[in-house]
Parts: sequence; C-alpha cells; structure tokens
Amino acid sequence: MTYTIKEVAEKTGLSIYTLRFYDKQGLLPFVSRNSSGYRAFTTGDLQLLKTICCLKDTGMKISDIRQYITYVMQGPSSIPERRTLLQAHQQAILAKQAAIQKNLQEIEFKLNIYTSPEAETLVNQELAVAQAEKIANDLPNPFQAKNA
Amino acid sequence: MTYTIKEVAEKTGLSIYTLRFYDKQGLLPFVSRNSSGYRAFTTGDLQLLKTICCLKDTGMKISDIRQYITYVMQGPSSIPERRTLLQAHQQAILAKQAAIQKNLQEIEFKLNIYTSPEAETLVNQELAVAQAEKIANDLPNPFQAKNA
DNA sequence: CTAAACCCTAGACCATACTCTAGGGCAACC
DNA sequence: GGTTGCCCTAGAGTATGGTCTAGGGTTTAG
Repeated sequence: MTYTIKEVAEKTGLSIYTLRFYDKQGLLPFVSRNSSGYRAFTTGDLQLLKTICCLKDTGMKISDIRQYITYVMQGPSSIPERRTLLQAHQQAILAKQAAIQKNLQEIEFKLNIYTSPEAETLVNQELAVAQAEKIANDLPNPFQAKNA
Repeated sequence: MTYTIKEVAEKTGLSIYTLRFYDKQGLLPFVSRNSSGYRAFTTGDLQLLKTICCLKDTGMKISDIRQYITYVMQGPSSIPERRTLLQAHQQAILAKQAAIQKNLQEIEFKLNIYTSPEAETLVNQELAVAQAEKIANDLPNPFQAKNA
C-alpha cells in the first residue's frame, strides 16, 4: 500500500503544490516513483514527512531541512551530524520561545491598560505627553486633531 | 532632544533601510520631520516603535501592525478596536506557542534516539523497515547502498 | 568653501516559500 | 475509444519583508 500525492496532501495539510515544491527542493529524496513516474509515498515516507513538517513549523529553513534529510539518507554514519543539527535547532527554538514569552507579556500589559476602566484617561495622558514632546521640539503634531 | 534615523537603528537593532521601509508601509505616521525633511524621533516615538517590534517579533503582519498604529493615531476612541486586535493576536501567539511546544517534544524525542547508546541500532532498524517497505511495493530503493 | 558624513526619495532588486499555468501522459469507467 | 480525473515537469507568478542603488540635499569640521 502506497499513497498518492493527493492523499498525502490531505493527510498532512500541505498542498500538492507544496509537496512537489519540497521534492524539487530536495526534501523528499526518499519518495520513490512507480512505473508511471508517479510519486508513491510509503508509510515510512509519511513518517519522515512528518519530521519535515515538524522542523518547518518550528522555523527551520528549507536548506537546513534538506541538510538533515541528506544526513538521514546517508544512514547511521551521520548520526553525530544529525544530533548536532537538531541540538542547534532546539536551542534556536528555545531562544525564540523565550523572546516570544517576553513580548507576550508586553502585549498583556497593553491589554490590561485597554481593558481597565481608566483606559481612556491613561491613553489620553500618553497622547498628551507625546504631543507635548512634538511641540517642545518644534515639530508638527502628527496626531489627529481632536475637534470638539 | 530627538533622535536621527541612524541613532534609532542602533537603539532598536533595525536597519536604517527597515525603518524607512516601515515608514513607507505606513507604520510610522507618528514620526515628524524637522525643517530639513529629516525624520526626528522623539522618546515617545521610540516607545511606539518598540511596540511595533513587539508585534512584529511575535509574527504580526505589517498590514495588521499598520491597522493597530492607525487606531493609535485616532486617539482614545479606538480603544475597543485596539483591544480586539491585540486579543486576537494574543490568542494567535498562544496557539503558535502550543504548536511549537509539541514540535519541540518531537525533536527532543529524536534527539534522545540520536544520543542513546543504541542510536546506531535503532537508526539501522528504521532504515531496514523503510527499505523493506519500498521493496514490498515494487519500488526502487532510494536509500544509499551500503558497501561493505 | 569644500569634504565627509549624514539625510532624503523613488524605485530596482533579493530571498524565501510557496502557488499556479501550460502542456502533456496515465488510468478507469462507460 | 473517449471523457474524466488524476499524475507529471518546467517555469512563470505572487506575497512578504526587507535591502540596496542612484541621484540629490544638509550639516559640520577643517
């Protein structure tokens, strides 16, 4: 039993275009062709494709995924290289997660302001300070004029 | 006291090109120009720019950041819209964080295999299964021939 | 007053990751 | 045996987010 490209697209959520694009980019050297030249995905292929999606969804570039897949195609001799590559990626993900966490807190802080009962007062204060700063520096006021 | 574009680039880590690009994209309507037509960034502008970076670094698209900034320029009347926009973004970030967390676990699982003393055995087993599957389906074996 | 070091705009160019079109072959049913 | 639906490749096109160049003005120190 093998799967057609259409079936794999449905299973993975990737488009047929994307699957063919990945193949062109050298991400799918493990997918064999049948006698008609059609791609025939085995369940093992699906497993590897899942790994590719995992790397892609965590922000790995196609060129690096290709490197990883190349290692896999080389067999067990490339285990140290695979480990190095994945560890580097793991560190990159952790760093990004931490950065996002910090930014998330900033956003929560903003949301707290916007949700508070004094939201309007606080926002007006900020605006007044910003406008005063423009004037103090002899600059045009870019904020919307408030017509009474 | 205002800052030149170069100083802001140094402070934010964005390139001068990127700052001008953001301005072109309508992300910096709050930055005024001095009498020579040069951008003059106030400290309030830096604060807003920091918010822009926060949104960008958490994956918000430029068009959505522009929408947010447009709301800010409108003053306190747009507080409900700002809140809606930021809440949606917050949810998007949380969902992405959760997805990354799952993928991270997959990567850790792979790394455990590659780090274990039986790594070679396990990888060889996987490879053997994959190759058997190709043969069982009358497909060419795409894996590297192992020369003894 | 001039050279170095800035600033500006418009618009071309680039990288990444798709997405689609054109042109053509294979498979399965009526 | 023809129509429908799926498969293929090559290559053009798109979206996003920058990055850089050309041509030209400003500011500052010698």
